[in-house]
Amino acid sequence: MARRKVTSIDVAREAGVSQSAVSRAFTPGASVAEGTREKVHQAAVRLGYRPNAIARSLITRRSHMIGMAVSYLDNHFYPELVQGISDHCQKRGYHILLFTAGEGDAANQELQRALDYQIDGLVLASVSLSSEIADRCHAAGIPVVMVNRVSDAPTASKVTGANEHGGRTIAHFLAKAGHTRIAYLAGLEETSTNRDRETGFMAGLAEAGASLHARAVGNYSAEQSARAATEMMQGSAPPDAIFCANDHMAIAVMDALREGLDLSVPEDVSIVGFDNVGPAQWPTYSITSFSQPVDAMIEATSETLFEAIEAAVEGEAFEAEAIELPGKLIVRRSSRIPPGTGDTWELPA
Amino acid sequence: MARRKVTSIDVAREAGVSQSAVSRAFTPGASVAEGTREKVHQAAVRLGYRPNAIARSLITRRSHMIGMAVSYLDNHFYPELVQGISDHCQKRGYHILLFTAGEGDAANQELQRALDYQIDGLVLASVSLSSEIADRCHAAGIPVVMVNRVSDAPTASKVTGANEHGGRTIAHFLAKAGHTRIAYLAGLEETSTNRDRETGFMAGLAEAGASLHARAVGNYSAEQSARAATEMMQGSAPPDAIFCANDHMAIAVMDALREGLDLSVPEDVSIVGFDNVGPAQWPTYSITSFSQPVDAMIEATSETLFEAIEAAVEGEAFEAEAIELPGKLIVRRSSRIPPGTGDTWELPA
DNA sequence: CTGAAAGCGCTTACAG
DNA sequence: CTGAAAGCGCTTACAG
Repeated sequence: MARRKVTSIDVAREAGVSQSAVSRAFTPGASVAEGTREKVHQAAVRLGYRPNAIARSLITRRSHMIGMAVSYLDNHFYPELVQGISDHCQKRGYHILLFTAGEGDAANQELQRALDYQIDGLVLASVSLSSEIADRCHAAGIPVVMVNRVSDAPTASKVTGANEHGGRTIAHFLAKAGHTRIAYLAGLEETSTNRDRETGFMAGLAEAGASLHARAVGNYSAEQSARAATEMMQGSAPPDAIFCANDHMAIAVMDALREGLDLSVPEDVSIVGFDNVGPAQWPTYSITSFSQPVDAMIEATSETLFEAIEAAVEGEAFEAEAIELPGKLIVRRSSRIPPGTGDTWELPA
Repeated sequence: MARRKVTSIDVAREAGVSQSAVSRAFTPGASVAEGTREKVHQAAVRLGYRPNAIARSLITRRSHMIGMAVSYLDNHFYPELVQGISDHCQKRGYHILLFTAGEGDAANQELQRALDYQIDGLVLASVSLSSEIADRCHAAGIPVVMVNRVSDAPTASKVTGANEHGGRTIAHFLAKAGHTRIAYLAGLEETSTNRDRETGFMAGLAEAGASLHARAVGNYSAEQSARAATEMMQGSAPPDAIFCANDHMAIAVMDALREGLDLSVPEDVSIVGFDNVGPAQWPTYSITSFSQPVDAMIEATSETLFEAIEAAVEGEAFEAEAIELPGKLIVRRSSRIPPGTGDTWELPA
């Protein structure tokens, strides 16, 4: 069973050339005669040879692997992100080394491992970075891009949706539609998405002369959200609108209220979400949601990453960028609607 | 910007030991004095050293990377699989090198690349394997496990749900509930899941003395399924039940029929799906579905893979296994129900 | 327990 | 255009 792998030396012997020639034949742009390259390729096919990417990585110091850490694949937003970014990477000859990790210490250990693999770049989605790891990456010249989750690591690039503006828009929208008991269902408290959406939401309420009627925490979990919303609605002063910090929670809430409590949405309570993920668009839910432009976020992440990688290759410094991509409030049937509203709603200037 | 990376030689100098000693200090079970190990670790921390996994892979001929190919991350079944298998791998010190690929040629090229990276094993989910790649893996001693998608490559292991039995069960269930115009909405024709589910379904219909009333193709795509189901129901002889080859299609069909055509499920037509994914369980859909045990499939895939990898390490041959995991028909509200049925329904013995 | 040395499979100056 | 040689950063017999 110890089949020795075919190496460039075997191919060299078979083709009657030097080992260097074999290497060159497999290196685009290397200086080889066309005939030599042809001879080598034929010998390679005969022997079933393919260059060993690990050995190549060791000598070139470029692994062509991008580390990607992700933690909540059950929120449909993230699989979309993973698939999109992976597709972009593959188009450029890079591959994703995946790290599934929760928050905190375990996540950090896994990220450390990613570095051991000499990844050329690191994408963090739904995971935030300890500044220790951020510094390590920076010291090693490895660009880091955080998507949809941000930390204050100054050397990491950031790609986000318009979290604060979105929260603010939703507050105005709910107030305008005549709601008077507006609640917020928070995601994970320590995440930047939750913090920014809530900050914007609170500012918007204040601007609209409204105040927060109730607040509960769903921690971006379907179960916890269903429970929290049920309690809210069963309390003595149920809200007439709930802004859920993401669609994943909004869906769970709608299910819990409609099926569990036999309430109607939006007649009994308006539900608004954030992300505009696929399921939010399904007619059965039809959730009013502030959109995050997944495709644009994928694009921006890939561009930022590869620009920085190329800069690193050239030995140039790369600047961390912070890109905020615009979204808009997509108005659907899960919420009461201010008169005269179209498919989307914008803050008056 | 050309920061030289810290290597074991730097650490050796700092700790006043040989480079071999550094290596041993980072190798569990290697023969080093405790004091030496301590000294080395401290020097390593001072210098920010971590062993280069690429260099280690080259010499040990084990990359500790598992290739995983997946194509339809929008079907929620697959993200669950990816996350579960990745978690198992990480627990054992392995990591997933991800390949997102469609069917056919592009997929094969990407798989070829996976091999270039000297992966220790390969998991294929929703992707089937050309026998050429299968042979290459086998020749290289790389175990392959196909999950939820099977090809006739004899050297690859297979983990599936009870596709044929599930299809058969659904046929009997629909007949027993009194349906007389039973339709099948096919997934991708060339996939083993579609083939096996349909084969079982047709056999079951025949056994129940029923025949297929209509057949359409949804190709496992939400859009195509919605369109196909809409056409079916608008035809001159609409079905009174549709078995959709997976839940992803069943959801799209329910949305299209309820929202697009204003039909009621199951009053106007029963819908049955396959997989029992999360969204099928959401109260709003509440889809009768033949379950695939995701967790058991994750477990079986990981076990099979690591057994084979360990065998390969020991130089032993590993046998390809074919594991079929049982499922059951979870009865919910999307279908008419035979009298006296509980939460699940089984074929009479 | 420890160090010197060979070697994993490549790429890439260097000299011709 | 081509080959011989050094070297990427490790692990692991081998000898002590």
